[in-house]
Amino acid sequence: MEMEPLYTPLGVEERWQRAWEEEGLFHADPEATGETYVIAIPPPNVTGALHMGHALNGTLQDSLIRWHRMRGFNALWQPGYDHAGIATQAVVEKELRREGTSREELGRDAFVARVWEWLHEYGGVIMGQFRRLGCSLDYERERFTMDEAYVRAVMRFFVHLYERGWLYRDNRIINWCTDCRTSISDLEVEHIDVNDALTYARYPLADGGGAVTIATVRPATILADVAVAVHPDDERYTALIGKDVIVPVVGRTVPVIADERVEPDFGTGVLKITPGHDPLDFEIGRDHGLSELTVIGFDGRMTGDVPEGYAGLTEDEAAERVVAWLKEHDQLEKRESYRHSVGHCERSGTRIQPLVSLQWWCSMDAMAAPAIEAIESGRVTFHPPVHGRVALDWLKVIRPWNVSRQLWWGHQLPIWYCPDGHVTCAETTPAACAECDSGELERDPDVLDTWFSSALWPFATLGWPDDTPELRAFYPGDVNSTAREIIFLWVNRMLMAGLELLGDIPFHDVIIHSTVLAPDGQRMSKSLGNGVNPLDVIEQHGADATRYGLLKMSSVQDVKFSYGSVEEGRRLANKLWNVSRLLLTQGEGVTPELRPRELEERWILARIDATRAEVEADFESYDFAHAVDRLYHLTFDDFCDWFAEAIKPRLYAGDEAAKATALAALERLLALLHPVMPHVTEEIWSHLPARESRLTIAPWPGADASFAAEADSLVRVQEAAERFRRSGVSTPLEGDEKRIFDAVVKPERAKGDGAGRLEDEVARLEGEIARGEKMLSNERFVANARPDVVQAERDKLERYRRELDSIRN
RNA sequence: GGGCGGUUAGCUCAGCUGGUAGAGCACCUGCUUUACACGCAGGGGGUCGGCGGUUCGAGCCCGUCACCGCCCACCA
Repeated sequence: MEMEPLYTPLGVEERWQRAWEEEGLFHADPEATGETYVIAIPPPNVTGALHMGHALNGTLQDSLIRWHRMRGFNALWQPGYDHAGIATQAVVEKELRREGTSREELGRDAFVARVWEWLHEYGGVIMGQFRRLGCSLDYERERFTMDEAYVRAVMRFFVHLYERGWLYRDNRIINWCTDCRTSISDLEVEHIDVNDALTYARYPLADGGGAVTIATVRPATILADVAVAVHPDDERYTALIGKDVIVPVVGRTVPVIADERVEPDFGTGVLKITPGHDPLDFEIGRDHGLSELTVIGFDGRMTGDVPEGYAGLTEDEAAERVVAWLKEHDQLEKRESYRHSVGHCERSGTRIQPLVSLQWWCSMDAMAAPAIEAIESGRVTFHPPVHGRVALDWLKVIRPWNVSRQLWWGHQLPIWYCPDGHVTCAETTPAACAECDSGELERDPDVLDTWFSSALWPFATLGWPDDTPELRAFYPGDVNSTAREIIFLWVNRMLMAGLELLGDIPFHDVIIHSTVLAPDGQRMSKSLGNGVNPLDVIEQHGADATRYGLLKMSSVQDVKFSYGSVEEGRRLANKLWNVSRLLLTQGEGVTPELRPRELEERWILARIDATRAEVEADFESYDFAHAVDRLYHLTFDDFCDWFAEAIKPRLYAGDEAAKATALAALERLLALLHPVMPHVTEEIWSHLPARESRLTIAPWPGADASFAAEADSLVRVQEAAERFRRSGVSTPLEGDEKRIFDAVVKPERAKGDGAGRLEDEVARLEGEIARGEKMLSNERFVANARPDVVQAERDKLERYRRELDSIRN
């Protein structure tokens, strides 16, 4: 046998990854028999590389897929990529900048061609990294959200929504990122605490009767003020309502209005109203019919109708100038430091510039209703459930979705305008305006939010809107496993899109996996340099160990990345490897076959079956950490330390039945471990005699209750061994029990010094007895505790007394 | 500002419907002639974040406080 004592995953793993794929074992055939089991992978960013979150989620999904495949399901794990509009465009633009040019210089068509070029060269590496992790994705079915067929699906979705009347164009305030040069949705805005200055400025009353003081953190926007507002019940200011004030710097006369959204307790209780540059002001402005002045442009610089010297300044420069003006005119009451939460673009980190802009919006209420029903009825279940409640809360107060982005990379809106301003929405380029028949059509330059196309992922990958065998066979799917931060962005929208377009939920279970933090407990980040690259971990410890470790540390909450867990997985792989060496070497030429004759054989088969049932329950409830923990202890404690030790004498004596049974038991153990550690188990499997087929497609061990009664049959021997090792006291054993005891317990391995051991044991038992007696002499305990609990105490006390007697005699 | 989660051995974490606190690592002790020293056996180590309550009995239930983290949010 060419198996080395130290298992080295490197090489072995890559070999099996290639073999499985070449043999087509991951390919799901829509015509195949068997119940389907479908997971669509959260499509990674096409420019991205494997990070720890991908690795955890990949492992978790692969374990489920492999488990179901072994159980005979027609299992499809759908791979593919997301075009990730902003991120991808940013990467290529950065490259252009390095070359001293820009996308504007290139022009739209050339730029898009350039992005494709870039992707062909550098993009799409992550599926190869998922292969390295051992993921059994159906790689032949790789899809990309920019595939021609997928684009058709996106166009169909848009036209569908347009025809429903849910898509509309409106000039509203949006989150503008001056760095990405596009609007972004509320969900892509991250609120971060920043230190600002709160500026108190006096606005003189137009009638000369004094002034009101407002507080603002953005003095530059004073130039766009169109009103000043107070709370209608704020008695300090009721007399002012309806009067006019004069806006500093620009000298504009604006009214004092009353609105309940003004917070009397903040600042002075007077709010300046700038509908063009603040979301709340925008709402108030619309309700009061105020004009929406703009003084900050899409580049973040002062623009439009501003006083001499302001045009072209940054907002901060303009703010300084405004404050200087206030000071000079004695209208600056004070400035104080102020810490508050401000929206930032989560991608670029730039402070969001709220701007009024003409954008496409999608009204979501009608689509949200069925999704709400699906979650409330339990047809869709979140794991852990808390995320379902959060998802529900969001759906119930859903707001219109700004779907247009001012980018070039993505799905261009299927919207055309004619010179008369008519709008035509069509899946393909129309010949003429739908309303006036004009042939001079101009397409809307904007592209769709990336998440607009992601919403279709579970069925556009299967060929929708065409009626394909894949769509018929594999929709609806079963599970979606996702990071917490994209529940709203992605999961909820898939639910809504699936229900709207196909009338059914895309999956019935949503797993929200842990966030993997750096070992120091902070988020992994490039700037902190505390990231752990899963590929490095795989190179060092193997994919199986990495998978085991990730599942072991997975939890319902955030987890710190733990090398210890990976190490544990590595030791498990090595242990399995070595016990297999023993059995394969001893069992050379023997066909694996269950011929259990002895106690320990019936016992290990019972233990394997019991663990099978527990692991199944763990997988069913997506409790991966407990599943791998059970497998670890089954392998180390039960299989290696007890079973293998117990049968050794019989193996060495050439007992054929023992060898055949041990190999058959090993087969079952390998099968149970395979979903978690596919490589080492497949490798060992291939060494089994006359092995033609792959473990990957071998059947999952069926329930086998034939030895269930034996599950506890070794307990007496184990207790005797523990007692002997601890105290040196032998328990009288006979027959099988004595044989196993002698095989497993080596007297020379017992603890040293006999007298000391006995004294310790006596003290321990006396302590236990004292505790038991005290408890049982408590009348209230005996009267109130559950009878079985009281009885258990009595039994234990009895046992301790017997053991103490046997030592003393 | 609202909501959610966490705080258990030196480290990373389990602890089910309340019934004598567990695992892995690390540490200590003892064990190599034929699976594995990446091993086997044993051991030390915890007032379960603080305080109060319910209960015969609380890591677990209730209240409160303190940190840590996450999500949501239009107090300028």
